[in-house]
Amino acid sequence: MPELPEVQTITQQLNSELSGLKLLAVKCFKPKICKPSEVTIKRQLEGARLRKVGRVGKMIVFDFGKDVLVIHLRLTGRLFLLNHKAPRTRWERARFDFENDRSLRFDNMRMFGFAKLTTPEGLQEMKKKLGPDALEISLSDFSQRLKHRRTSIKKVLLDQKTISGLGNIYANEALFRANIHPERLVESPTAKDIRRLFSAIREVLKKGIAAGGATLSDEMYRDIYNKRGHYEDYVLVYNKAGSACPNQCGGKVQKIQLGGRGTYFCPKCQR
DNA sequence: AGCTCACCCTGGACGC
DNA sequence: TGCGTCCAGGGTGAGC
Repeated sequence: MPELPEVQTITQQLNSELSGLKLLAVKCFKPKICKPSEVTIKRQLEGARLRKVGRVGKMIVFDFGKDVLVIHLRLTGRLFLLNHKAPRTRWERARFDFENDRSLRFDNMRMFGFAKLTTPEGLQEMKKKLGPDALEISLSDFSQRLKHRRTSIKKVLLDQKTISGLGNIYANEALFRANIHPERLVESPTAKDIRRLFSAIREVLKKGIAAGGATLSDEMYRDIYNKRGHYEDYVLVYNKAGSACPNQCGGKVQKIQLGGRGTYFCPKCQR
C-alpha cells in the first residue's frame, strides 16, 4: 500500500515527466472515483497546463493554477505513465492524456482511491485536516502532539491528523526499531523513547524513499514506470508473523489486530 | 476523546 | 471445476 515513501517517489517522477505540459483529455471509466464528476473534471482541466506535482501527506497534488487535482491511491491505487495508444491497464479506472504523447493511467483495483477536483482554497482545507508531514515535523512538535492523546502509540502514528504520511508498514517498522510495543499508551514512553521513535520514523521513511518504496506483492505498489520498489528487502517485521526476531533475541514476530490493522512486533524486544 | 463497527471494493485463498 | 465464504485494509462516519 502506498505510504509516504511510495507517494514521494511517484510524485517526483510525475513532476519531472509532466509539469509544464497541457492536459488534453480526461476519461473516467468508473464514475465513483472521479469527484465531483467526470464532466466537471473535463470541463475544468481539459486544455489546462500542469504547473507542478507535489505531495501532501499521502495525497498527490496536481497544480493547474486555479484548479487542483488531488489523487489519493489508498490501498491499491497505482499511476502509470504510458503513451496515448497503449491499451488499458488491468484495473484502469481513469486516464489523463497530456501533450507529448504522455498518458497517465489511474489503475485502482479496489477503487478505494479517488481523483478529486478542487481549488487552492479547497486544498488548504484538506491540509488543515492533516497533521504535519512525518518527514518535516520537529522532535518537539512530535512529542507535543503525542502528549495530549490517550490511546495506543501505533493508533496515534497511523492517525493522519496527528502526523501525516505514515501507514501500516512503516509504522510497524519504526516501532520495532525503536523497541516500543505498539499497544503501549502514548503517555507512557519516556522522552528518550520518543526521541528513539522519532529517529526511527525518519530512518524508515528516508530509507523507503531511497529504496523507491516497498513492493510486498505483485499486485501492490509500482512506480509510474511499473518498476517495483526495494524497501521490502529491509522490512524487519511487517508481514513476518512466526519468523525469528531479526534482533536474534530468540523471540518470534507476533501478529495482533490493533484498530483493525495487522500489527507485527517482537514481544521480547518491544516493551 | 476514543472505542468498535460498518462501509467502500475486488480478488486471492481456502474449504467442500 | 466451481461455488461460497472469508480476509485484507486507509479513511470516514455512526453510535455509544
